Amino acid sequence: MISVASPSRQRADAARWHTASQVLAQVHRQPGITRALLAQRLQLTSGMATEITARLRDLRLLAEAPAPVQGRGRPTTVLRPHPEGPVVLAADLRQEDWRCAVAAIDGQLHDLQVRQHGSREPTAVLAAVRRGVEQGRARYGRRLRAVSLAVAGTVHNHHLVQASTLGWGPVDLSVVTDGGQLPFLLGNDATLAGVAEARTGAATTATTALHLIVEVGVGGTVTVDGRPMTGAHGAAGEYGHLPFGDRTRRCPCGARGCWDLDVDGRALARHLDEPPPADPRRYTRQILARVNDNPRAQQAVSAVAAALGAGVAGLVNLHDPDVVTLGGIGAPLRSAAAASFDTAYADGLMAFHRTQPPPVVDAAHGDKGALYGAAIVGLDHVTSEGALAQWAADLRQEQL
Amino acid sequence: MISVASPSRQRADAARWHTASQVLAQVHRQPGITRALLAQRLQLTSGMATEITARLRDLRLLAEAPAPVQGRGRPTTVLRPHPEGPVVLAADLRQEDWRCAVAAIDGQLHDLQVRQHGSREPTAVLAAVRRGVEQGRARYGRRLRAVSLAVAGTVHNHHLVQASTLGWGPVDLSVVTDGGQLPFLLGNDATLAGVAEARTGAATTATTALHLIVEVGVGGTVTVDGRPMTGAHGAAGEYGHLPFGDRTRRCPCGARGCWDLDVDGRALARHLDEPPPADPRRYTRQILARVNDNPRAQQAVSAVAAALGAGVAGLVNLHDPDVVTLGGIGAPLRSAAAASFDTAYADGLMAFHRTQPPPVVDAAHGDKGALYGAAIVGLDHVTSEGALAQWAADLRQEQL
DNA sequence: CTAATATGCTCGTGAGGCGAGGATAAGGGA
DNA sequence: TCCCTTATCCTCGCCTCACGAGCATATTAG
Repeated sequence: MISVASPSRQRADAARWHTASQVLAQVHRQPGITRALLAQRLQLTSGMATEITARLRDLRLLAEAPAPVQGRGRPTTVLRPHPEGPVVLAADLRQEDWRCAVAAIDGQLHDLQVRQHGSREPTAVLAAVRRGVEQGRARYGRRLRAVSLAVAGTVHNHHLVQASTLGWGPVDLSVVTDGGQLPFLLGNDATLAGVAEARTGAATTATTALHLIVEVGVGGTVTVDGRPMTGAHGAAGEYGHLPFGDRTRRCPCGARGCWDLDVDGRALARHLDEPPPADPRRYTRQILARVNDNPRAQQAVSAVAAALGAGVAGLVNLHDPDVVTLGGIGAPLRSAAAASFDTAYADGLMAFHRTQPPPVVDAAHGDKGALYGAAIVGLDHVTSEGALAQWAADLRQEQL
Repeated sequence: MISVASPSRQRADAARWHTASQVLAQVHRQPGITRALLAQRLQLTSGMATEITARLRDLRLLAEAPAPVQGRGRPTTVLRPHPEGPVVLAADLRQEDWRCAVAAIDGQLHDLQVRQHGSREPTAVLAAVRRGVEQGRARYGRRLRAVSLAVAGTVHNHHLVQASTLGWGPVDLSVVTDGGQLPFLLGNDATLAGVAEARTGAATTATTALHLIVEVGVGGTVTVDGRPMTGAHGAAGEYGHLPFGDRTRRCPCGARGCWDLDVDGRALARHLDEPPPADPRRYTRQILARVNDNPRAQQAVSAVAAALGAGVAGLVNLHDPDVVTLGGIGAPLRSAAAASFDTAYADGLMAFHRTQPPPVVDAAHGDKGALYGAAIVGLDHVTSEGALAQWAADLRQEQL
């Protein structure tokens, strides 16, 4: 008999999974959290904690292990992912390589693989990623509940519309999911790196955080309570295409005066009267390496750091974040010309921000930020109320 | 005996008021909604609808009236604010006047008053507003549950830090609440106008909306599902202080190259080689009035409209909104030089946005947007779960 | 006047959270 | 070694509240 999804039934289901979802979110936020601490956090009575953990254990979502003793009193247990529990596959499609990993509900990455592109053709790259997904599916079977992909390009309505560093135009990336059975989540790499910083990185204490990442151009995101502002079609965060720069310069994106053109390797080359570099990132690192014994390089780096600082200040005026995290070559760029950056930053702030300007700190996740972020978003999906209900239903069916 | 707020009790209370809060939010969103439609929307069974409306009637939160018949079937009722229900006082502190009104939970404004400033001194203005609050308190007594104030200045940590159009520095505005008994909500006027557009204005269908208002400078906000991005300290939305302009110009805010300086009356005066106007808004309207028979005015307006369009394009790149709403003199400014605006807008968009650029529409609420927004925010507070519990407790005490 | 339609109301049922009380597992001190 | 203290876990009866079936009610269409 088919059970019709009546209004009331839906509500009851939602209520049933709500606490479970919250518990798993806590386990994700703080891997190795004890059951007692969890009960405090969520204001559960000990009876409820017993009931919920038992339920989640039966559902193969959590496992318990004795916690290391830390004083008097009955020892508690630590909550860990169940060895047969759900996992997500996270992948990050970058210019120079791609990487994938599997994450259980505590957010730890396993089976991390970094692979060079054989060819940069979309079909070849996507076939390789798809093989990675198929490997994950072979190894984890039904435990694999979602594929979450970070991509170094602009995402619009769940499609990649442009990845200039890869030289790609519009591409349907969902082909990596092996027949479309698995939920597929797609995000911009800078956005996802910002999520990772906000949730497990350098901005965990912030409610509103701004993450900016300089690679070829500038990307980033604002997160509020760990959730990114993705805009109407998921394309928000194109900070590099704010017209902070010279309006006479046209950007490859089609617009004019983009900030992008002032803060990456292309800008450095312009200041040094050199032709635009083929690989702006490597070029930037080369210039940064010789800053100390080359005054012209120092000057160029200072100019770029100042452009970065001034833009960051404008964005602080705009978003009023608790903290700004800098990723990619943004961090070394700032370090190499800290005074220029700081001056431009302070000078661009509205007066009332200057007494306590938001700190600008280096990102904590390095070049794995997007991968961590993809895992986080994937796990958010898997631990959502609806997906938990689905997991439970699948488990029941499997056990018949 | 004092009842200790145990974890369990808190959870039960929260659950009890959750549905009530949702119902009131629907009544607010769509005044005059019928009980039957509401039950559909919230997926309530008719039994639950009966129970909830009865409860809210007893709590003096809702009243029911026969609905106009619209076909077969038993007629339903429309849900209206209870004649003895809670209200909020909304006020808007502007450069040239201040206004206040009272709103019941359907969001309709009553007792709207517009008053000129006698003096612009903070103490005088705030005393006048405070008298308005006292009048509201005298008239509505305990029904008055919150005061929500919009102010044409920068708000930081619930304080006004600067209101350059009023010539004010840091001022504690909470003195208007008559002893601090009433909850006091403070917001930037452009932010609140954006909330009003998103909830009841020209952006009701959008999930992500960008509202920009040009008066003296540019303010605005991004709203997601009707909630504004306020930042860590409530100071977000200072769009005018993004460095879209000439870096050699210093802005009164302390920063350089602010967009502000390119899109208001000061910019028009600069283009016309006239001194900065004392009242940039009136000046702008004067210029706009003579656009048709004055080529130089037309040229200046075109330049300013282009600066506006280019900036809007950058912000669309950044935020990826469904729609952009223009308030203040932004709307007539665009109309007066539509071609310039459109060209600059299209030219500043990233290529993939150009196939379906977000529409730029005039704001629906005119110069009452901030007042409506303040009312909305106040009502959101009053219909929050905690405030409803408080209202019920007060009512019980009153009836003893 | 009757059938059709749409909505409101009553009430028995049941799931699940609540909390008190007791059980359990450690450390600390005499 | 024993017992007390501390901290946590578990059991179980209670009770609230949403659910939904069934019926009542109020209107229109024909």
